[in-house]
Amino acid sequence: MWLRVDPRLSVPVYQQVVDGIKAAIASGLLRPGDRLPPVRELALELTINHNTVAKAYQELERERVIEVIRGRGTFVAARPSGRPPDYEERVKTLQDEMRRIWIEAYHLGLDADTVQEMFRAAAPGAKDAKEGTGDAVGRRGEIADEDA
Amino acid sequence: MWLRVDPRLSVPVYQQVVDGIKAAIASGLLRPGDRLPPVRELALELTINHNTVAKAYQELERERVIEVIRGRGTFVAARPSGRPPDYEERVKTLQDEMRRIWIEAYHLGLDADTVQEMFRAAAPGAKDAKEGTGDAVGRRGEIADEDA
DNA sequence: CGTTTGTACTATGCGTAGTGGTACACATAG
DNA sequence: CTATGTGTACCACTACGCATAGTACAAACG
Repeated sequence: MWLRVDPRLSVPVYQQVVDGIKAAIASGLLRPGDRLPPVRELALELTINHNTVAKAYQELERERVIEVIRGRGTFVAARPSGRPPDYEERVKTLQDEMRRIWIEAYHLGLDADTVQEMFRAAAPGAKDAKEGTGDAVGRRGEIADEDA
Repeated sequence: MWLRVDPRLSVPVYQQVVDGIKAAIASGLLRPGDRLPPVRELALELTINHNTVAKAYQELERERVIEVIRGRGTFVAARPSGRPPDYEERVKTLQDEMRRIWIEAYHLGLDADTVQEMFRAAAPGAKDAKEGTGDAVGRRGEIADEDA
């Protein structure tokens, strides 16, 4: 299974589901149009409550990451479709988290270049190549899968 | 005041205090040996409970960021003194957060180069110059002028 | 001694996360 | 039409963390 959750972690289980699915999409494991497991089925596999899965799906739908069709199922949405809701806010949050990382790195005594390198290495592409011209984050390789 | 907290935010107040003080140190606003306000005094200024401030101070002491002397006060510790406790764990957490940022950036439709640039801009040094050889994060020379 | 400081403790309120169970609304297939 | 599969909406309940409030204790210092 491409998803695992751990109730002992401090991050909420439903958030782990959200993050996991987003990661699977960003890495190309899930592609636009792919169908996600039904809430009850996924709940069974993860040994959590179906309400928890539902909460995750609702958050993902709110972020336009998936599309939900009542009675049919949930599907991976067709790409970062335009500007998701709260775009500005989320970018700001991203910047805040970046600053927080730098501060944390400082208190760990990490070298600035090391931090930069760590960040590059954390990218979904996960390669040392530079090549970085203009294509979207993740899935550098077979990026030509716009809609499905 | 170099510290503000907002109880409406989802991040806990005591954590905001921790982060704020760490930021103040990383930016050079607070320097090793500087004395922090007494718990009750800071609690008054921030309009929070003294227990909350105490919790923040305890966390900061656990991370070797400050030093506490009963009856005297709390002081900024003398630099990232060697390896703080949970060093390995915290580095791993840092890497997790970096991956999370990349994933979030992907779903916001951000360009990889843009993300890299955002990250560089979020550094405590906050300049566009490169110069970044080998010195620790933040406080390169004199340049620390970030708010907190 | 008394003051200043951090710490410890108890009690209380509050919000969120998670579970468990049930019921409803919609889509599709027979 | 019914039956099934799907997401959704409730409800009740538990557990935990955050924060407050008040009080008391412990260590340092003059």
